[in-house]
Amino acid sequence: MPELPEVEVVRRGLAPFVTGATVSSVEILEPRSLRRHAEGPDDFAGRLTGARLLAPERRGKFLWVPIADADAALLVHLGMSGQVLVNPTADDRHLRVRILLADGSRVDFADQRIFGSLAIDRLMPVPERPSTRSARSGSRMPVPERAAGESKGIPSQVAHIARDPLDPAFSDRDFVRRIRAKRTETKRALLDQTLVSGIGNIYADEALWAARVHPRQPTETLSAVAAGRILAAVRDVMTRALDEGGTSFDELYVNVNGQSGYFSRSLTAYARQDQPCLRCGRPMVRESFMNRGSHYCRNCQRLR
DNA sequence: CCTCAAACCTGGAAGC
DNA sequence: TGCTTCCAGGTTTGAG
Repeated sequence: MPELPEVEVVRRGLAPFVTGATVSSVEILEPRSLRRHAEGPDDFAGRLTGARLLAPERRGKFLWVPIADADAALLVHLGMSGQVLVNPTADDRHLRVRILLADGSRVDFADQRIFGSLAIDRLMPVPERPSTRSARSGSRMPVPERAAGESKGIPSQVAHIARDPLDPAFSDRDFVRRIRAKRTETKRALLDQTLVSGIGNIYADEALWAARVHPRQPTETLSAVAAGRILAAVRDVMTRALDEGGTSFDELYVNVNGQSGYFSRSLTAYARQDQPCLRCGRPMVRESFMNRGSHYCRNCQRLR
């Protein structure tokens, strides 16, 4: 289940192969893998063929490769089971789209469940702040997104996605203010990609365990300190996962070389139901929540 | 505007 | 053994 660390591993792996490369041809084996490209497979292939690619960028779980001399990018979302594989030695069983580069390299998009998708998307200027409330107190200094001229903008399909906690321009103060203004449960809020992006079911459970917050704790009862502690826990677990190449349990998530990350060994909450809590030793529980599993310690993470 | 749940998918596991 | 049902979950969409 690729979340921010896994997508970042893919971005870093892909960068040396695609930056400056030219697309020589595109093969589409499964049109449903282009669901995000409304104009259809032929338009996708036509617009990508001959394109010169720039350095890949990421926000949350979205990855994109800007196209030179165009206000457009190749957008990639891995969904549940998407993989980007560079020069694989054998064809993946679930190969959906193949992109051939002029230097002979192959970039394959494989995806068992077809929740992921590719698209060619229009790049828009990065808004100063994605929230529609921005017009209010108008005297805030603009926050530079990156070094000047480095980013060509953000794909239209990513414009509504909040910055992620590893983005230097992420505002901790805004996050704390916005999560406390919500009327929902804390885990739901962490999974809301318009509040903070990049968090999925695994890292939500990990961060809540580390911050000792119950997944169903109402957001309006969180103190500013508690909200800050959750955000720090998110950053900490994502950073450590990135250092270990991401989390994977099976072959569904791998880097561009087809290898799995090692962070699954370091998980403290996710999939640990009936095993002792690593803090207090009591058995962890798994509850069904939002059509997902929620793993936590009833002793360390109490509703308050 | 906000919140929430259904729908989209496959294949491995579990149940019968 | 073979068939059916369940389960995993990120995002979009639309209902209320």
